Order: sequence, then structure tokens, then C-alpha cells
Amino acid sequence: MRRHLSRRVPGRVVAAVWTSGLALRKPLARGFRTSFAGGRFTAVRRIGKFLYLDWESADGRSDRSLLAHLGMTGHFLHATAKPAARPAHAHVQWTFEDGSALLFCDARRFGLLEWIARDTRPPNVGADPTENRITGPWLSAELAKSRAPIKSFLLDQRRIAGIGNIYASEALFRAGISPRRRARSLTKDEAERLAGSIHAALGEAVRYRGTTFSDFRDPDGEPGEYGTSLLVYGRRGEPCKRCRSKIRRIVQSGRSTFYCVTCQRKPAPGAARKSLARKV
DNA sequence: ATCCTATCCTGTAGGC
DNA sequence: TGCCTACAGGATAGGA
Repeated sequence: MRRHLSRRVPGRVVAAVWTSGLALRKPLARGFRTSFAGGRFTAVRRIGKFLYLDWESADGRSDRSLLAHLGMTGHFLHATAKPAARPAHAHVQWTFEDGSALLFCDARRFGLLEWIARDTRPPNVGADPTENRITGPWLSAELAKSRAPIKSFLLDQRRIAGIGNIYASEALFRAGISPRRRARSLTKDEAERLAGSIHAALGEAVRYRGTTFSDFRDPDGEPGEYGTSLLVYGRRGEPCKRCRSKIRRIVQSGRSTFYCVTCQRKPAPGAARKSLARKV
């Protein structure tokens, strides 16, 4: 999303802004619409799952950014010609002087748009694997601090920022690690493998412009193409692409996890002993 | 302190 | 066809 926006949006002067009036995760700030008059976005950055649209106002000030988070169903669209009808669930439309328009659409309205000081780090955001490559030793030290299942650890944005529910399952499959393992139980070797798998899963998905299983669209309105490359996510009951075992779905912290019990074999230490003790 | 559950909201798929 | 339930890319307040 960042790559697309940075090709389309910077430099175009905002002529008008429309809003739906509905609140996203938070209501839009007072004066949101008028705050854009005559200025322009200058760059698009990303930290974790947050996008920064750096802003230069009409009087040349550039100390603010529009912070955006897509939530579950949020997406930006950039239309080169003014569309006849606004798409469903559009909540903000920036119309530029050249007649093109940027839209923020979000069916479930878990997304976020708010002004922030340009250098502010978003809340609850830890290490971003694309800012600083995750190393085995660093990950190993972080894992040692958590008793949570490794799958839940990967979703915790305060630890590693940017991994969502799809790529948490994908990274664990690539590393051959069971999602049920406690984070702190991973060996140094496993931490090393997982670090590499995180980079591989995220990197490949970005090259394919993300995963669309329902309504995600890139700013040209095109679905992401990574869906057919998914190794486990959404493949419950289907054969593992590596060993042909059936992919299983479990629920962890209220979220679906998909994995292969054969390729991601090793159980949580203590789990077997415990359940055995209970039976006895 | 850490981890998990419920919640916000709308759409869709599947069972009956 | 319609009604009902379960689930969906996320974050987070508050309870255990």
C-alpha cells in the first residue's frame, strides 16, 4: 500500500475534501476537512501497520503527518479521473487540483485517520523488521520474556510491528515451529529460523502486493496476488503443500491459526506431561 | 505484570 | 428465498 501511494499521491495539491460523517475507530478530528486546503502530501512512510502521509500545508509548514491504519477492511483508492459514484464505504475523499482523487474506504470502520506530529512514533509499536532486520539473537532474547504461545507473541505489535494474522501462521509454517509452543521455549536455532521466516513471508507477500481473500484492494483497485501462494492460512482441511497432511485450524487468543501438525511437529514442552498427569 | 476475552462494525458464506 | 450463526485482515479496555 505504501509503495502504491508513494507513486500516486505526493505532490498533488488538495482542492477539496469530503467526509462521510461516520466515525472510524476514532471520530475524525474537528476541522478535519478544512485542514487540508491548498496543501499537499509529500511522502508516504510506514512503521509497522501504520502509514504516515507526510503533509506540507499551504503556508509551507511540514511538521505534521496524517497517520493512517487500515484496521481489518480499510484501503486507499486513487482514481485518476473523478469516479461517477463514490464506492461503497468511502469515508474520506481528497480531490486534487488535477482532478484525480484519493479515497479512504473501510466497511467495518476499524481503521484510523488522525493528524500527528511528523516524528511521533505510533502507540504500542515495537521493532519493525524492515527498519532493522530481526536477528536470531535479538529475537531469542525477546522470546525469553514471554510465556505466551509463539503465535500470540508474533501478533503482539509491541514486540514486533507489522505481522498480522495471515503472516504469523505463514512464518511459523516456514520455520517448522508449532504455533502452540510457548515463546520462551524456542531454542536459539529455532529463533534464528523464525527470524528468517518472518522476513521471507513478509517480503514475498509484499512482492505479490499482499493477500486478498475478500475485499482488500490496492490503490489501483486491484486485489493482492499472494493468496494462491499461502502455505497454510485459510487452508483448513486441505493438504499441506510440503507433506500432504491435512492443515488444521485452531483458535488462539480469539484468532484463527492454521498449521501443519506434521511439519510443525514439536509440542509445547510440559504440555504432554501435563495432560498425561491429568488423565492419570 | 502478563495473558486472554469481549467489543467495536459490516458483510458474506453456509446450514437449514 | 429467507433466517440464523459463525467468522473475517485489528487494536485495546478491562478482567482473570
